[in-house]
Amino acid sequence: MTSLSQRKKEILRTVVELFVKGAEPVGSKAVAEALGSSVSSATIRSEMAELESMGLLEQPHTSAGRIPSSNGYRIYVNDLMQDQNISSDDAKVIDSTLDGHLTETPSLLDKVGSLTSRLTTYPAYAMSSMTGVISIVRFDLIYVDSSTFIIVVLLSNDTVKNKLVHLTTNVEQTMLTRLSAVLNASFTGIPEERITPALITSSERAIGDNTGLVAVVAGFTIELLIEAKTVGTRVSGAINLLSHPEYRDVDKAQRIIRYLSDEKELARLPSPETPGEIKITIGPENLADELRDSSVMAIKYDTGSDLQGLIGVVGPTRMDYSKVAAHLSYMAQGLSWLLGGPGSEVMQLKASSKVNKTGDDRVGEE
Amino acid sequence: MTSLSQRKKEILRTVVELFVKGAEPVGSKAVAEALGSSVSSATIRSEMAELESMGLLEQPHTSAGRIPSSNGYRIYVNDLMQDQNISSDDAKVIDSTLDGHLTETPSLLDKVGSLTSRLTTYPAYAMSSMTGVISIVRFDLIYVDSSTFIIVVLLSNDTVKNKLVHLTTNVEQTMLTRLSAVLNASFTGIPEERITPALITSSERAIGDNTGLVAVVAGFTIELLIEAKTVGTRVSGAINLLSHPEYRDVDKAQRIIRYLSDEKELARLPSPETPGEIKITIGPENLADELRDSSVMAIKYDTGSDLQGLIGVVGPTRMDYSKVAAHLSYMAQGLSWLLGGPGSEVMQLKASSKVNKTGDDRVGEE
DNA sequence: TTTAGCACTCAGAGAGTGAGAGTGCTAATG
DNA sequence: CATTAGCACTCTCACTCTCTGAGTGCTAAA
Repeated sequence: MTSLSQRKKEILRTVVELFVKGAEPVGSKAVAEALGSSVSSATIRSEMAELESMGLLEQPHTSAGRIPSSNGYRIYVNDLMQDQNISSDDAKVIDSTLDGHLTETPSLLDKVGSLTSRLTTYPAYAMSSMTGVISIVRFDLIYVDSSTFIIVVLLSNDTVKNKLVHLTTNVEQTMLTRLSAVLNASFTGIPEERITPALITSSERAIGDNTGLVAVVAGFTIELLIEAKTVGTRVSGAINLLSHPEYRDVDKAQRIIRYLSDEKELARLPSPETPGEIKITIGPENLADELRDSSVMAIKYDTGSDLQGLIGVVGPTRMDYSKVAAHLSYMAQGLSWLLGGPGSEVMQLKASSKVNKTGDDRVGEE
Repeated sequence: MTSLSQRKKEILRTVVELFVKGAEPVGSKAVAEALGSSVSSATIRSEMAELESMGLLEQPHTSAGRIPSSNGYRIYVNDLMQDQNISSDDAKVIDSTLDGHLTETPSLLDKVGSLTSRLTTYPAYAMSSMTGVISIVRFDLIYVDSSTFIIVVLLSNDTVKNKLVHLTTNVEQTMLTRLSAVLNASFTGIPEERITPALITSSERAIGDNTGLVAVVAGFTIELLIEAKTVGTRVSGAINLLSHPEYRDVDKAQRIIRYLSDEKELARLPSPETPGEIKITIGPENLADELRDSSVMAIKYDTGSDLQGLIGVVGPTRMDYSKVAAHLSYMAQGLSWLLGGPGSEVMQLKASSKVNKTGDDRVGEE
């Protein structure tokens, strides 16, 4: 790719920015004005004609202005886009939302997604997934009454799961104590796939259980291990698509929204390599047909433990890349801080924030 | 209201049904054909004119056919609508979905909502809320290591909540034992609003704690009580609105979808009195302006414990009331059964189903 | 009471028109 | 040689007008 003259760069940048703002093809006169009339529209015109022949601009029809091609956007995003800070209002909103009651991952994803969507005006998705293998660190069985007990399991990713079990038969405190000793001996430290019927049977023998209690606990355990690994995904503000003129066509909007509500498809969306990095795919760079004339921006954030989160935004290729980038960065930074990514160390107790139902939390007292 | 002749009833019913199907004003000829040509279109014409003067039909414009007025729909729904069974395919889908891994309330609401929406082709909402006051039944503090412990709380609505706490200071097993004794003595059985700073201070004195441990535990407790009471709401398939011609106008669709994403508004939607009953509000019967030309159908289901669930559907007044009613009934029945409503008694253990992360579960062994 | 016939109404599709925006080209200018 | 003003040209969009067809209400006959 031959490099562009400074003036061509400015013109390309101007065209992108005006088009992002106005959603209408940009004419030479508008560009000339935006550039402060240092050159006339005729000059711009010939420059734009060259940019078009280089494949960076295109013309919807002869008598219209120019719009950026996807290559044009690509160059804009790589070289011409200027870093932007989010407004202090938006920062406040993000801060206060993150600072609120983030009691569990699904609801956190929800909030992050819907906030991102609201602030960017594009549909957003948020997902978090396990990296690494989960095993059980310890079991506890809490005796409630003769027909009721609670299973509490601490997992290797520092989350705790529990379940209340009502029996139609009776249990005794001593039985539970014995059972939990056996479980702690044989079920902890091993990955999920090694909790087999054979293991369960042998545990049952070890404890002399013929009531199926071990099976109940084991069944629950397997299920929650699967659940703990499961990727949580939320899509928010899909409806925002409709506000953008490129999706006025209801069918088109519907196709994309349906696409977004398919978790499997979402998981396949491009994802940045490292936390903090923003991955942008523009128009035809997207593999999915549905996104051929849309763009996707995504950022990763680190949550300490073994969880890794992703926030993404889907919009028209005319999306406001620089604004969205600023929002994503700010949001991801806040999340990494909140959830204790690598840089965050032990956190201070802050009234009623950072409490986490099933998750990890660090609390300090002076 | 003067009662209608049998023929007028048939005509009204036909108009509603044809209009529901075709989304276009229904002319006298179409009605005559649908009625098997037992009378001519001219006769139908004069009947329809009378139905119009009675306020049950209306004419969008002079040269168009008739559409039902909201009063017309009301009569249809009250008197003329015939019970319908859902297709066996749909029944299968519902059964298998409900039968799957319903591990927690939010995800259950999610599934129920999106399934309802998919089958009915209208946006659906599902919510569940607490009835009654929640208090704490018991505390357990599980010692993990010198800087880590788990808080486990059993609530009066038979749910269990937990949290993993990392400290920057050390704790000992004995301290936790003492603490849990004090907490069980002073915090259990009382409603949330009585957990005051004074109570916390006095507990701290009782135990000789100056590390803030009690405050941490109390803070968490208050938070989770609030959380446990919180109404969970999910809206699914909002995008389905766009498939119906009355919402081709993007702005209109957007207004309604925004309305639906406001939990507070949803909570205000009409709700049936008793489980199993379906509440229908048609067009202007809705208090909310946004729903003035839409209809809402909702059904309650019972979940045993103190939870009560609601499934609702929003659509055009031209909605297929009878089909939606069938779906809602089937769904609600399945849920009541699954979640152990009044009629379900203790359930049998079924491999890996009905496991419930934070909730209640009944397990039986022979 | 029902029906056939007929004049009437009106929305919506299609064709035609004019205005306006923007272009590319050419010739003049510094 | 780069830049600019001028100009003819192109094409979309909004608007108007016309025509068609569906459906009606009324009237008179069965």
